[in-house]
Amino acid sequence: MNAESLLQQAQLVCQQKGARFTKVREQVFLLLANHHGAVGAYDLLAELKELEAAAKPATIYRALDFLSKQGFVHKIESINAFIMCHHFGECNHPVQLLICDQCGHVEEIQSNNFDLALRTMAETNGFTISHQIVEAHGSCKNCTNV
Amino acid sequence: MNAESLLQQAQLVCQQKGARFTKVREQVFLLLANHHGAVGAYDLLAELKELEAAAKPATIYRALDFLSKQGFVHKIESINAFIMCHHFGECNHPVQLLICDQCGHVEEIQSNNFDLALRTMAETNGFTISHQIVEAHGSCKNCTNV
DNA sequence: TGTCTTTTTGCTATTATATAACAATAAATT
DNA sequence: AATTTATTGTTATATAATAGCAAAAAGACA
Repeated sequence: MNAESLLQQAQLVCQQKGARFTKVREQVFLLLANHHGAVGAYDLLAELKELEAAAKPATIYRALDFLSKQGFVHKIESINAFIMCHHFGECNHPVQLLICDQCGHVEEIQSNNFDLALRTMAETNGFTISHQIVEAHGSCKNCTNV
Repeated sequence: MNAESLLQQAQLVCQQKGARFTKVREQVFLLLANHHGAVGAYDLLAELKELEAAAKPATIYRALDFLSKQGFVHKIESINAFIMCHHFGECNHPVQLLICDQCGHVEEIQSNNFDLALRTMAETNGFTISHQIVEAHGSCKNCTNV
């Protein structure tokens, strides 16, 4: 899915929800959409500065915060980076990430079974999950076969 | 399990592996063992400074690095904190953490099934896992019933 | 034991990541 | 138009983690 059509989809979602998809937010969205892998907030800031010289850390973090809340973007906790979600229109299931430590590629998968397994296991412990982080590091298909 | 017996167990493991369980490392180990929940590196540093006034960030991070490598301690990526592992003697399976956002309690569980499920799912995508991070946030038994 | 090598520590500085606080502006509401 | 609410600009600061290099300690070995 290319950046433009992702943007259109996001605009639609925002319209439906009454969320304000402002200029900065769109700019950051597009920067992320044009990245193949994950990006750090400060790398993103450097890119944004080419469009908006006055951008500051808060600018980026606020935009990322908004985009995360809409489900357009995921934060990868184990590497402090952010990545565009390519399925935000379809559903809002928790996500599992496969992070290749060789090439940096991040694959996003969504398994309802897996989600359920974790949720059930938590409930056995009397625990109610509000948000789950599943990040597997290792070697992707390409990098394993090299 | 109390701090002293955990320490003894850790000493044994180090002896067997030929790892050097130095003074600083033991001090940090004990500080962690006496904590009920997770602790940030700088909080830990503040505590360590009461014993070793000259301690610096690197002191703590090196100790934590060592303790993690031995499997004595887990880093919680989503809150940048560290927690003593109470099962390091038994096995070295990947771990799932239940983190209560109300009271800060962290429950460590080890499900082989879960590990296997994730591993299998990854393999379906041609991905080989070397390290996995599973952190569920939510509300623990006590906090849910309040 | 004395020498060499490796590991660990001490220390200073710096890098990286993220948020607080408050005024200014823009948009939505009435 | 006036008021309220959400967003942005700006400065400063908090929080987390590592780099680099010299000194010291421990282990290896003739």
